[in-house]
Amino acid sequence: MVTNLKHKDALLTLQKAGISKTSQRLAVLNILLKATTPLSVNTIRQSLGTKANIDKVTIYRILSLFRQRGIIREIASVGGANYFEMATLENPLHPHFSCRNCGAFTCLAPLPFTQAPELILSKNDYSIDHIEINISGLCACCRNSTKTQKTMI
Amino acid sequence: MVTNLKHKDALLTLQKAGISKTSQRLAVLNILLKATTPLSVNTIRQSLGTKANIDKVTIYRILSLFRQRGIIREIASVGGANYFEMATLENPLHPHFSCRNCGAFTCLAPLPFTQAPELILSKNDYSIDHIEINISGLCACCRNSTKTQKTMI
DNA sequence: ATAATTGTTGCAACTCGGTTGCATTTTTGA
DNA sequence: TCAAAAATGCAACCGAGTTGCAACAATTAT
Ligand SMILES: [Mn+2]
Ligand SMILES: [Mn+2]
Ligand SMILES: [Zn+2]
Ligand SMILES: [Zn+2]
Repeated sequence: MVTNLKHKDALLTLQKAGISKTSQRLAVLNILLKATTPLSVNTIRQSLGTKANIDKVTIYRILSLFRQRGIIREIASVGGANYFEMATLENPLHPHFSCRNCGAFTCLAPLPFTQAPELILSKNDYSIDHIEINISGLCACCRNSTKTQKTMI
Repeated sequence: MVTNLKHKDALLTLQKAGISKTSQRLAVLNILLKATTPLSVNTIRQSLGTKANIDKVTIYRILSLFRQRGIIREIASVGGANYFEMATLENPLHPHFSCRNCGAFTCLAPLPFTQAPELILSKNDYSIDHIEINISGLCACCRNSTKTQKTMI
């Protein structure tokens, strides 16, 4: 869903977030920028290929940093692996569809909640067996103890 | 959110699903029946305690069977562990809140989509940093190949 | 009643996603 | 250019979940 993005966007993203630019971070960011679906770490590693042989620990650390700075979103899956996608203004928060059979993740159009029922019913090319709505953040009892980490919806 | 449930409900649930009753399945089911939040496998194991020492593999197999038969729902989390809750008529599909700090899962009230924005804004005892809406099922290409497994929303 | 079959459990070993500690390399900034 | 700080790579580790197989329990056939 992220379109019309050029190579220079990766550098801009990093320096706007106040993150030092390294070849590894730029490589990972470029893959996320041109992706049209959320990516797992394994997919990112495969996309990097042998040309840029980045250690998996480095990838996890980069993704963790990007998520903390609000550059990317992290999406959970019942399969255990997490998925990542850009969290830009052009790519606002939206539902996802994951196939029970092949595990493929696809992005659904962002929509106001009031339009949700119609969208779900109109998606007759999917067979829906589970709708998951998870809201995460800080609960009341934890809110007072931790005063760090800004909200990044 | 499951209330007014007695010991006999576990047996009824099993025989209604056409599943043979064993002491292990009844023990796991009773824990899920009296739970007020989604439970992880570890929490279930701790609840079972030493009185009914069930192997973790057995618990996973029981939960997998229950999910296939539509007895329980499975909820993904970014932490890696999955959570389980009853999927009864009295406990319809609903959003969940998971705390970024302590990881606690709580059930939110089931609601039509049109009421979602108000609910989220009214929940000022939580600090929301992520709303996740995941729809899972079969994609178009997989729908034709696999004709098994009924829908269990 | 007994034997054969089927289904369920337990144990061990394993896979896979992700993390931690530490030494080495790279980036930054004076 | 050079030192301090940050980032990477490697190895070893951890936790969630799975697989294979033997032991056990419950059904069914003889
Ligand atoms: Mn998406
Ligand atoms: Mn719930
Ligand atoms: Zn598919
Ligand atoms: Zn909390």
